[in-house]
Amino acid sequence: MYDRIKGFRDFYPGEMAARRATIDTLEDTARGYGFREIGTPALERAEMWTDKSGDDIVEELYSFEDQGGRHVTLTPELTPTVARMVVAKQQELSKPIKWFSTRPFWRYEQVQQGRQREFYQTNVDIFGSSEPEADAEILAWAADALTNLGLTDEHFEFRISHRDILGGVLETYDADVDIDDAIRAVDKSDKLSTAEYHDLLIGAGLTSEQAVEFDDLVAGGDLEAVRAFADTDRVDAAVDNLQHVLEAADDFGAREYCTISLETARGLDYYTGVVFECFDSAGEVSRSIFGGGRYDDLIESFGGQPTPAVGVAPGHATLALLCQRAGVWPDEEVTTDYYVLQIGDTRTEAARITRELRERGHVVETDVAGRSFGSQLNYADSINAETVVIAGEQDLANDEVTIKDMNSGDQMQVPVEEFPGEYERPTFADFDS
RNA sequence: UCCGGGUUGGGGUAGUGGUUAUCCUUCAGCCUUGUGGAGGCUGAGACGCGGGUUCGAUUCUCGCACCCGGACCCA
Repeated sequence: MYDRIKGFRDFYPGEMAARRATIDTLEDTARGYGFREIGTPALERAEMWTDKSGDDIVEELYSFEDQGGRHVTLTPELTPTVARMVVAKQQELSKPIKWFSTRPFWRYEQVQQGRQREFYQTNVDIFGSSEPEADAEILAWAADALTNLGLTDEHFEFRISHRDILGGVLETYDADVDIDDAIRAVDKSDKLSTAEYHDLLIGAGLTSEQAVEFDDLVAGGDLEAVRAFADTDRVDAAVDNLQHVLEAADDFGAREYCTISLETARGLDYYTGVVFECFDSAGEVSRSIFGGGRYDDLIESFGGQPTPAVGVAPGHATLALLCQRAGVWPDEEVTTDYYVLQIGDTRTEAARITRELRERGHVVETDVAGRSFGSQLNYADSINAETVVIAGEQDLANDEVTIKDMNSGDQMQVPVEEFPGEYERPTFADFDS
């Protein structure tokens, strides 16, 4: 026996059926918005991460030197890859660029609830529009995807903010404030006591009075109060932008899921404007389910022309947790439309029926193991067959087959030429007259 | 990297410093080449790995691995 690699998961057919249904919902929703599916490599040059984040990040990458001496890594996220793709064909791609993809990513980090070393995300991005409608469309897709999964506003909320609001307010203080440190403190404030939070703010350069004042202002979430307090063009523009995004989201049907939450900072890296995180309303999934936002500078930093961008990337592990706790996770079972049961030398006729049912697009199994009647029925039960078609020697001797409804156990004999005959999806009920 | 709790057939469990490790379930076959979700019979299948203590370790002990939760981190 070989062990599974820590942090990597197997998905058996039942679990995979539920995942597949979930992925299909996310992707079908994206297709409805005109997002186009892209495919991307599992390996990229490690420099795509080390150049920006420093060599320390190698500790969290699955990186190695390939046979050609290239320093490569299994991709820990999609964004640099799509940025590379956009830059490579910048001139020929019509704007706005709207792409999605579902794929695994890999990070060498500590495994815990909702976090594996191999994890799956559906990335949805728009490049080439700085308009609030683009931000709002991302929010609308996310809201539609979650509601199409069966979730409601009782289950999730989007906490939305704008990067320039925190930064803009902080820069109005005269003190030598380390804005990155202060934003980091805000991002953590949920998990800290008030005193610890204030200590971090003071550590970032605020005075004790300023820390209290800043905390009150941010926690209040009153955009006009923030605007008045800062009274700078930068904060003015950020507040305007956030309000415009929310107005567009209202028209797009996503506003009801959004809560203004200035504590949402979403890390520090490439976000530049609106940022948001999806949270479990019941608070049972403590970490954020997923997040997204605007990253207008990234494409330029990859050597392209300045190109605004906004996107979101739900991770499937935390999404599954949310769905399970909300009671909307699909059944982890395989389903089967028909099992064609053979007894004796009935393969020819059984195969004919099987093929005709499959041509109609159904899921159909028949015996490939030479098993007994009882064993076949037992198997049909185990694969959740809806209907069993018994092609037995005795039935065929009378030019009949037996149709059995596995739910009720009812069965009856029907002429073999009528099965499947003209029926698109014949079941016991069609003959039970 | 750190903290806490775990690890006995595929799943769930009982138990013990000593001869054949308990029960339920599962799986396979048979009773049954004509009936699954009911029964009977037969079979398969486990003490996570390594070291130490001991005449003897699944049991005690140490280390490691893995699992679950959490901290840090979260591109």
